[in-house]
Amino acid sequence: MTLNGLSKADQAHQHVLKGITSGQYKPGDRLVLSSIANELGMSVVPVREAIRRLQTDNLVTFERNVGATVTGIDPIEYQYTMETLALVEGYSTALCAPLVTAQTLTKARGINQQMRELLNEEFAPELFTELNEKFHLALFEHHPNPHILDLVHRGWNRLAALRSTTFTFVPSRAPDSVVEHDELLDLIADGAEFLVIEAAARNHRLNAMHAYLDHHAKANPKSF
Amino acid sequence: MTLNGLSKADQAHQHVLKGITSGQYKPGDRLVLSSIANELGMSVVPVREAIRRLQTDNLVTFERNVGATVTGIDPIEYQYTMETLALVEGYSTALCAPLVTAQTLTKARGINQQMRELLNEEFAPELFTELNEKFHLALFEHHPNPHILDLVHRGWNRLAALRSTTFTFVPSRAPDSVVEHDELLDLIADGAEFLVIEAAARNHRLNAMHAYLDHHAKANPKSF
DNA sequence: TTCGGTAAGATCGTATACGATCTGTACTAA
DNA sequence: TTAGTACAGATCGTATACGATCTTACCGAA
Repeated sequence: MTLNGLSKADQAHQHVLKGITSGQYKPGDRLVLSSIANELGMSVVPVREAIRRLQTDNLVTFERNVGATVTGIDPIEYQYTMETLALVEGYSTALCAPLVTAQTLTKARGINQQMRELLNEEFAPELFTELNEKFHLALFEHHPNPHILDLVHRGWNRLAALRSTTFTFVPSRAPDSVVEHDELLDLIADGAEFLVIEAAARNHRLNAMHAYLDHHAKANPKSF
Repeated sequence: MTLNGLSKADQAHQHVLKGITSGQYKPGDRLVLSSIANELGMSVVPVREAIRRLQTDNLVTFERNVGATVTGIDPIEYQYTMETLALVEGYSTALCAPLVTAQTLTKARGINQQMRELLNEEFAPELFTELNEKFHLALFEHHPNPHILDLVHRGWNRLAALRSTTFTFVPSRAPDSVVEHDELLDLIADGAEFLVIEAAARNHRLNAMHAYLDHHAKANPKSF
């Protein structure tokens, strides 16, 4: 119970969330309440609650009397998520820019350097994506609006669930991304205007989206 | 059951949501599972699920082993919500602008005219707020990104819950709002640039926020 | 008086049980 | 063969029951 201070419902929520973002549960997989309950050694009631919570975040699709499935990968859904993320990340970056300390700036440059080095080796999309989130999270250190920060995290979770991290499908996008990161840091260091930083950060994400969509359009020319 | 095609959990969700947005349940009110279950003639299980869903939307605050309360009114929370709303409403307005038909534009002008007429009579904040949402919703008719539209609705629900609709506390803001609406419509009709429309719509909301915060600072000079 | 502890009431957290609904399959009739 | 039906299995939806936890009020000791 108080083993870790978490209710069983919370445990179930974390378990399934981790399962989805880690790829253990893949898009389209069914999430059967009783099975998960057995896995975790609890009854279905807390599991049910956890699943419904994930539904609110659009991580699972729930059909009455049928069951839950991990929300499927779908270019349209991907586009919705990326656009939303561009919006909230862009604004967050601009909002946090004046609050970024020199120390944080150094840390961010270090992370981006790690990313740059990754480009030379055998490219590892997973690791690259992880560093990418770390980079942006560092810039959001002193976020003045927790609601918006929460939306950023929800977007990231959703992307992880979709497994269509841009870098997985369009690795050629990675070098551009690193360059844009540096540009972003320069703007912040120079104390650029709010709207300038916002536009840069927003476009940073939108560029990734368009790279993926172009890629997808070429791969599936039939689907209009 | 299939009385209306809704599960009991959904019924409970709608009931409590309506109770909160309508003001029947006021901020700080306790939401006791068993009481609500009795009211609705069902067991606590569906009610519990409904409450947890509302928690995800920050409409209720849930404390372990203690219970749920309607999220309280708090200038900080208000600020968070308004800022988030400014962000998503502003972007939505710009995104939808090219899709707004002449017919919709006329409808929006009609709604704004109703609002203008309200200014002369005994001012009714509730009605004014309702028309205000109708106005903006009309502009979002063909919203290309349902995720973002969803965020707008969540923000509206939250504001309704907080009952600190700006117009209730700062009625003097209402005339400015009507003027800004007209300016917004002109921009849309003229096919103004994306960023111009976005900035106008965003500031429209932010102005309301600042009007309230100024008002509050004057009323409570001690709490900085 | 005041502090600490204990017991009672209220409420939540979860397990279990069972009815409701969906899905797929096998069987029958045309 | 094929369409339709009926049955069985799987899974969800909800009610009920009970243990866990919090809050409060009361009481005794310093």
